Amino acid sequence: MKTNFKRKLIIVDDHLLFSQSLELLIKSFGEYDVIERFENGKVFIDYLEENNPTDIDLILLDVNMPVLDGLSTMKWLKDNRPDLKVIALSVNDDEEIIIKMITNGAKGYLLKDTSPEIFKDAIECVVEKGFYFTELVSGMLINKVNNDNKKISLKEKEIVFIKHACTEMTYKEIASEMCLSPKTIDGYRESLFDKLEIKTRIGLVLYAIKHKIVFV
Amino acid sequence: MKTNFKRKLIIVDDHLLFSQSLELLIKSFGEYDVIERFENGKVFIDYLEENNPTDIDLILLDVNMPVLDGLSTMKWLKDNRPDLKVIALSVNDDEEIIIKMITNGAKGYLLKDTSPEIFKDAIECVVEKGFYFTELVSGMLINKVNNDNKKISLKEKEIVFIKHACTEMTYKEIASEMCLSPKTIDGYRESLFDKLEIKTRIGLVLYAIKHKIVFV
DNA sequence: TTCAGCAAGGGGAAATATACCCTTTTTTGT
DNA sequence: ACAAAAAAGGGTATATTTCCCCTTGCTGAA
Repeated sequence: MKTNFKRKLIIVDDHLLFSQSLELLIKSFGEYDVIERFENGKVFIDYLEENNPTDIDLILLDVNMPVLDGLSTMKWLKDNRPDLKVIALSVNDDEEIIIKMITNGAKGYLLKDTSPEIFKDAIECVVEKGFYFTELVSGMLINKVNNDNKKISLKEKEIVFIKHACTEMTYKEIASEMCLSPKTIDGYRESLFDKLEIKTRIGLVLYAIKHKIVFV
Repeated sequence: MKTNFKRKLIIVDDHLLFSQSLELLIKSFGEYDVIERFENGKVFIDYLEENNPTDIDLILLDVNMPVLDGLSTMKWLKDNRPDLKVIALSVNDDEEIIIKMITNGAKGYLLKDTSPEIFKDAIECVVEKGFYFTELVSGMLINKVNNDNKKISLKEKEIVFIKHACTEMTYKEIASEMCLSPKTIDGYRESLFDKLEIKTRIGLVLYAIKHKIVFV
């Protein structure tokens, strides 16, 4: 007669092999039930909107998913269901994305190479105390607040220009493509070189790829 | 009294959460036992060399791992234990790596978003019939043999030059870095532009990143 | 053995493209 | 109405791209 007191979990992950396996692992802990699984943020949000469930104890949210990814899902949750507790799961330790998930309300961020023991701790901790941050994550948070003053923000036109700069077009061609004078383009270029502390178009391309402005 | 006839599997994957969960899933199929789990190719090979096991029915090998990755492990197996059957598991469908895993002896290649049902089929199929290829993989094999004639091969010097070209150095600087005349560098550049069908240094950078000659 | 052929390394020169600096006009927000 | 951006222009110095030619050394076939 103890089954009614199990915590209710939801898994959102496109790797079916993983999510279905993880369900078994979580159930083996004995204290949790996986009540639903979804393969991307879209179908998960659809479910939330249709059913408006109020008895969910924890969401395990994958970061890299097709259709609607973890970050977009997290942003939606922040606006629409801030009551739901989320632990983000991911294979990558990219600082940018970790910070964004946390600032959008994730209560924890675990890498998929975490041991099951720590995983169990994290689930318990978030359900009971409300959050769980590994050293990796807290380190990044500290690093972030220290460097936050020198943040770089790019305007929409600049982004468009950068994308074109990552092709074999000349600046002249880019100018006509964007319906601007080559001199304006030159202005964009110069201000970006300045902002991003680079000296050549090659540097711009490398920056764009590193910061996922363009994809290769 | 049926436990002795279960097939013996080994999982090699650095994502502990995944491998431990997957073990539960596989056991739930009823016909298989996961006799060992390893978190990278190195410790797996160490185990093989020490124990020389002969009763392994199947290896589930992750492609992206630290220390020694799936491809290197596969190459070792091809040379040292070609009797072992391997299904490669990965999140990415990069043609290059799939082809290499297959040509190095993997009997199957599954993406981690495969459904557990197909996964079960694949395991059975490889254990019984010796191989299992999804449409994705066979499509790539066909595509490969068709395009194999127009393969591009780069010389060592060219690779070095490309790596330098993916920095903010000028060609002159690259020349002095490589202890060659700027004119020789210019020759490399021109022949590469020709071979790779590109027209600018930007194109070279994009090519290099796409083909993993440099990393960002 | 000799010689054609080819690849690697280097050269001249001209046409474009990039990068930098500084000024002027146009638009915009308040 | 006015200051701040955004857009555009002038001028100049390098860097890059393109084309065509030269040497040297090696290799394979006659």
